[in-house]
Amino acid sequence: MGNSKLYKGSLNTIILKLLEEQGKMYGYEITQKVKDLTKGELNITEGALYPALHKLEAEGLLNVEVAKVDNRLRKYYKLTEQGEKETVNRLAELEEFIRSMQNLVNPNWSIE
Amino acid sequence: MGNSKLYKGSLNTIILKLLEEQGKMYGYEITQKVKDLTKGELNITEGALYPALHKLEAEGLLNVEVAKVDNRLRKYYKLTEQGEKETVNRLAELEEFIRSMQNLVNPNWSIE
DNA sequence: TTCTTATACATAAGAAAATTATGTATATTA
DNA sequence: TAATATACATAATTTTCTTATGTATAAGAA
Repeated sequence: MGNSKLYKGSLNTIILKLLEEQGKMYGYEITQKVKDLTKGELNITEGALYPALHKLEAEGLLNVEVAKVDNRLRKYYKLTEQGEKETVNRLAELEEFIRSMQNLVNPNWSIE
Repeated sequence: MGNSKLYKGSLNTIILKLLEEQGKMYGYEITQKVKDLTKGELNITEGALYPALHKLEAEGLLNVEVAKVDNRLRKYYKLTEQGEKETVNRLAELEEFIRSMQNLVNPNWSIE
């Protein structure tokens, strides 16, 4: 495969953010959505995604609802109440991180 | 320390970028510079920094020059010729990554 | 009709890159 | 004189990813 490079530490927050705006999503859908939104720049591998979803569920931030569509299994995830709160925090953290990185890498960029 | 994490994968590029603009720096100086530039947001730990410097040196991207100041050791690092070329590539990659992350996290932000 | 690609889940082995803990040593400040 | 700052380093551990592998169904191409 033609690579990608998902920077470590941001996957969980990306998942939470997508679920926040989409309501509910299943794993495969998340990989496609991220690929779309980043024009192929970020490719979430299954080996990273599924364990991440399971962990977020174990932490009580997501819950699952199994569905069968076209005779194929889908596991829809959505934020729990706690998950919604955490999403706010983690998004703020990630945004702050992005700003810091920008400031380091290219102080000329301005953010609106 | 009330630090914040989350710069995984980008440390090497940050080091290269700083050396590109500063000419030469020693390890401790790098940690302080990053802390300054990010207003305490990013704290590079020694356990991350020194192995990273050693690895970049082993890859031929940096070279070292030992100095003694106030009876204390300093190891000044600077980019090799190869290091200068690599810095351009890695910076472009990191900038692309930052744009992607922004697009995911906050599509409203504009970059100039 | 059969092979490939897409959809959809999962886990195990290994690598990469951090954190945390520890160590040495000198200089400065409270 | 004790604590903090400066300056290096490494080992053990953890986190988080990649790569490889596995199961199964559906759709499309050859």
